[in-house]
This record gives sequence, C-alpha cells and structure tokens, in this order.
Amino acid sequence: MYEEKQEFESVPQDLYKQNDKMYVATDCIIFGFDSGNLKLLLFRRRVSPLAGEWSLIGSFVKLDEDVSTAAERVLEEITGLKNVYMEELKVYGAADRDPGFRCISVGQYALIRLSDYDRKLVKEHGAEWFDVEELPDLVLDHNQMVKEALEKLKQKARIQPLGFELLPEKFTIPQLQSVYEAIFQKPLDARNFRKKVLSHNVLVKLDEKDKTSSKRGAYLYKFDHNRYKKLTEKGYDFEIW
Amino acid sequence: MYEEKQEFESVPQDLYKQNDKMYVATDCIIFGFDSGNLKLLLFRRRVSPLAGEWSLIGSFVKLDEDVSTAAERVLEEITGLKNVYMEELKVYGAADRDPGFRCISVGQYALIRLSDYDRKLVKEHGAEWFDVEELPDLVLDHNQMVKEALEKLKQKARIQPLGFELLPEKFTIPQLQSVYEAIFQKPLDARNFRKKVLSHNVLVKLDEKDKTSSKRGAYLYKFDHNRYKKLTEKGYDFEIW
DNA sequence: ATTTTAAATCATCTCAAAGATAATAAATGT
DNA sequence: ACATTTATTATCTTTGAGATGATTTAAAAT
Repeated sequence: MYEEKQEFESVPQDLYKQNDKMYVATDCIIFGFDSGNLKLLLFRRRVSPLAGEWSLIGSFVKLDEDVSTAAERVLEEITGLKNVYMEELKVYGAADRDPGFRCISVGQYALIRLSDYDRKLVKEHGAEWFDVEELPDLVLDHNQMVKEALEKLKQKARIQPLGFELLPEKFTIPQLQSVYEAIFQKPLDARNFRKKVLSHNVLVKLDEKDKTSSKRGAYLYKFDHNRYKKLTEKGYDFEIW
Repeated sequence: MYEEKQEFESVPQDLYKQNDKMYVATDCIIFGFDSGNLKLLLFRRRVSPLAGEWSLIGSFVKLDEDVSTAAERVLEEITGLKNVYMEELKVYGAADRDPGFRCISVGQYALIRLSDYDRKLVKEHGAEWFDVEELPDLVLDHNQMVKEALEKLKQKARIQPLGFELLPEKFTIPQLQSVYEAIFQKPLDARNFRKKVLSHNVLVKLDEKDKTSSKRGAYLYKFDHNRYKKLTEKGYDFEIW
C-alpha cells in the first residue's frame, strides 16, 4: 500500500512499548468542500508502528502545550491556515487503541475553505484530499473518528450556522444549499432553503453575481458575523436549516 | 476551610513538578435530583497540591485502563453504582490547568438516581451532595466544568429523553416535569408538558398511583426502553420537551 | 356529610413556522 | 424567437408549540 522508503518522526525506539508513559495526541478531522462534496485531508502516519499508513492529521501534545494549541499547530503546519473553525469531537481513550504505546487522542474537527490553504505545504507533507465517501482504510480508530465527526457535524449544523466556514467569503445561496446538502446527505428544496436561510437576517446581499454555475447568475452574499454575534448573545435560537 | 489532618493519595513526591510526564485524569460531574433541585456530588481532592479542597469526583486514568472505564471505576468506588448514564463533556487540556503537574482531564457527566446510591460508601469517602445553585469553590477548573456540564445537559435534554435517569423506575408526570424544570431552570406548563411527553409514546402508564405529593394522587409511569430504541433506530426525531 | 382546595387531567384555540407547490424572471444556447 | 436552465418570488396546507379554559378526583377542613 505504501511502498516508498521514507523518514518518519517517531517515538524514540528505546521507549517504544517498554516505557510506562501516557501519551496524549490530537487528531484533526479536517473538512473541506468542493463541487458538491465534503472532502477530508489525510496524510501518512509519522510514527511507528503503522508509520506510512493513511491517517488523520495528528500530533502528540507537547508537555507545555494546550491540547487545543496542539491541534492548531499541526493544522497550520500542514495547511498554513490559522484561525480556523475547530471544535472538539471527543476523546478516544481505549487502553488498547494504539498497539505501540499508551496514547489517548483528542479528536477535533475543523472546517476550512479549500480556496485558502497552502498547496505547497500540503504537498510537502504528503497530505491529500479525499472525498468523504471514498476514504481509504485509516490507522487505528481513525475511520471511526471520521464517522462520528460527520455525525456531529450534521447535528451541529442544525443549530449553528457553520456552512459558511466551508465556503469563500462571498457565496451564493445555491452554493450554501449545496454545502448543507452535502452535510445532511439529502436534497433540500431550493425555495424553502432560501426562505429559511434568509429569515435569520445574518446574510448580506451583495451587488455582484456569480455566473460560474448558471446562466442567469446568482447574487453573492456574505455572512454578517456581527449581527450573528448580537443575536446569539440575546439568546436567539438558531435551530434552523 | 479544611482543617482536619488526613492522608491523601498523591503523585509520588519525587515526581511532583519535576518529572516530564503527561498525566490523564477524569473528573465526573455527578448529577442527582431531589425535591425539585439538581444536586451535585463532590469530595475532597486526594492529591497535592490542593489536597483537601472541594473537587469533582475524579481520578487518574491508569496506564492499562480505558478513559471511560476510569470514570466508571471512580463512580462506583464512591457511590457503589454501576451502569450509570454517563457521557463525555469535553477535555480540559490547558497546559497550566494544574499547578502541580501536567495533567489533562476528561470531564464526564453522569446522571444517577438518588434513591439508589450507597450512602455508607459516600460517607466513607467524605463525599457530599450539594445543591447545584450553591456550590462551594472547587479546585482548578472544576467550577467551569460544572457550568459547562449544566449547559450541555440543558441542550442534550432537548433532543434526548434523559430526565428518567434522575428518577426512580416508576415516576409521575408531575415528577418528571419537575426534573425538566430543574434542568431548564424555568417553569413549564403542566398541561402542555403532559401533552408533549406523552405524544412520543415511550411512557407506559401503570395502575398504581403516587399520593405523596398530592391529594388526588398521580398515576405512575415507566419509561419504555424498548420502544424508545425502536423509534430512534428508525431515525425518529426526539427534538422535543 | 358537605364544602373547600389543590393537584391532576382533558379539551380547545391561536399562531407561527415547515414543507409542498405554483408561477415568474433572467440569462444562454440553438 | 424560442427553448432551456437556474434563480427567485409568492401561495397554500399542515403541523405543532404554546396559551388558556374547563373538568375530575381525593384528601382535608368545616
């Protein structure tokens, strides 16, 4: 499956399977969105055992580092992106989850804009984007992590507007719909979707149109973060779309 | 605040603040329900520093132990209860959260029936129940954990029937209402509550009545786990009450 | 024994939002 | 000029949440 000879960062060999240390790692489920499909960024595991196998983007948490910082660090390392939407999924803490050493992993999922990331960096690290529906076998419990991240994303998307995180600054309603169709994995009615999504008054209609995907062209919108902030502070219930 | 001399389990002194180990702990936010109020079980922290201060019920995760098992272990140790509803809250992973050593904690909240727990065990461990509204100052970030657990409970209770976990096997509708009023921290209309809660057909009406809290007496019900299971498997949306 | 009382229970009504469907508008390609 | 496709506006129907009125029941008070 992975033939090339390569150097990997690894736990010092003298520690491997012989020490009594508890390791804490974080693995990022990094979602992107492109042409109607959710994508996931993967790379090759850097530590033995299983070095070289497809894996979520992860890293050990350093002793003097916050867990969330570790996730941000590794995400920036591979994609060049900062200030990305990221949220904790859950802890994977089975004693036997990693055959090499005792390591619990904090799963965190991130939503990034495919337009923004640093392609060179990604390439350098051997990372690749996969369609969420067509993932390879991943190391350890990573396939399970992805499954649960998708589930959580689906759930979260119902009560919090985060489809925007996957789109460029400016986007059309149909594009947004397409994101939600990918997340919910079912078709939505364009007319009702528009009605709902606009009813919250957190979208600002721009004067430009996007004509890449239709003859008529659709108006571009942008998300009004300020307005959203004000609404949620007032306890506004976003349980919609 | 805590004057008595006492022995505490602790990290070996030679390791304290000098070793480079990563520790993983779990802290349980243990909820109970009594006479209209949510209660929380607390005990005295067993490790230095801050040994003897009020703390959530917690423990280190052993090297050969699942994180979830650790939580179940400590919960049983203190309350004698097994098979309790427990769910992960989130990870508390700030590098400086514990002044003694580097330790991340997995917060987990549990719902137990106050009728069931082992009072002797609780007493032996110096644990006590506190009204959620009147908690003492807790060690580290534990007050924050409680706050977030309450928030999560409130959210979760909207889409999943878990008020039952806090009540005895048999309960009345008014009792159930009282649980939800405690969770949501607002009064509910008895007539509408009844309508909603019965509309899902997961409650079985018994022939007995409970007369402890009213002259007329209210019928006892029990939760139909099987029926609930079937419904959720079919994708039934419980976004109610 | 009758009345009072407080909860428990049943029955309607109103309103708003969700989903289904119809109709129109704006471009492009033929 | 017309057909075609996507975007957009406008209605209609149904459902369910919340508000409120009315009735039952059994214990306690008179």
